[in-house]
Amino acid sequence: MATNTMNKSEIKVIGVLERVGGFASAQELYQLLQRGGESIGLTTVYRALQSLVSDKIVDQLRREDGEAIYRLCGDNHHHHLVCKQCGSTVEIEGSAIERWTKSIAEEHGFREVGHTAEIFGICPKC
Amino acid sequence: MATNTMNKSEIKVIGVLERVGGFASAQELYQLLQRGGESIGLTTVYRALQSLVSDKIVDQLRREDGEAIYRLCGDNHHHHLVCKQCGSTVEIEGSAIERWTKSIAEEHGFREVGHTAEIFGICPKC
DNA sequence: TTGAAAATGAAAATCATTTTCATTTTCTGC
DNA sequence: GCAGAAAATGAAAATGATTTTCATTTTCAA
Ligand SMILES: [Zn+2]
Ligand SMILES: [Zn+2]
Ligand SMILES: [Zn+2]
Ligand SMILES: [Zn+2]
Repeated sequence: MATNTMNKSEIKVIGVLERVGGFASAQELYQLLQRGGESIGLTTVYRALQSLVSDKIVDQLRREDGEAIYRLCGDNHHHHLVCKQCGSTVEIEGSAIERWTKSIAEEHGFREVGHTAEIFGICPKC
Repeated sequence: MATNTMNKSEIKVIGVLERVGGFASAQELYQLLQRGGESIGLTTVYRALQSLVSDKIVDQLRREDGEAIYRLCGDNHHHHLVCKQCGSTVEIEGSAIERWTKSIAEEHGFREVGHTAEIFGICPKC
């Protein structure tokens, strides 16, 4: 249930995730909190994130390099088109992929479904 | 081009990947090679995998816990539906996503386009 | 044969994440 | 308010995958 209380650290972490408005790693969130003058330890950031993930308030997934990244559930979800040469990025509205995900998952009886999708290539400038 | 030569270690790693027939981590592959009596160091396994990945002979992706896993690139391109609980994996035929990728990329003038897409959730058994 | 280039692997370094543990804060019943 | 229990906190140590260093060995072309 979501009957659990939320402690101070969890509130701070949610706050910074709101400001970020997308994905960020634990280390990044920790830095942002520090810079914002918040007094909070790295360990506590990790613990707050674990707790928020298991309460389904935050989504967790992985960067290419394996680092965990987090975002508030219900942030406006989108994907990216990235240039492998210059790194420039376009945000993609992906309703087609959202439907695809949902239908595949249903077809196989999966629940609590999430997904990742990135497109990469070489941009017109490069 | 794929004109590069392949060294002994890379051949050993390909061999064990063939035997495995699916995904395995670097550490697992190293263990398997050891048990199989092959003399090869962990560092070399990592290096061989890096090289094979960059030559597009091996696919790399991430377990839920962030560990990298590898498998031989099959001729048939597909995606995965993975259970975050038990790790069981379903291979997905993704013509819808292939079209989506292509149309988005064209729309933005990108070339040499690739993509990643994974769906994860909790399987019926779990 | 010989010297340069490539490959190898043990050990050390990195780096995200988790665990430990002693301290501090919050809560509960009186 | 007050004592003691429970929860939260964070510094430091531990963990574990991966990368880097570096000295040694192997390969290969001239
Ligand atoms: Zn570009
Ligand atoms: Zn999506
Ligand atoms: Zn499962
Ligand atoms: Zn595809």
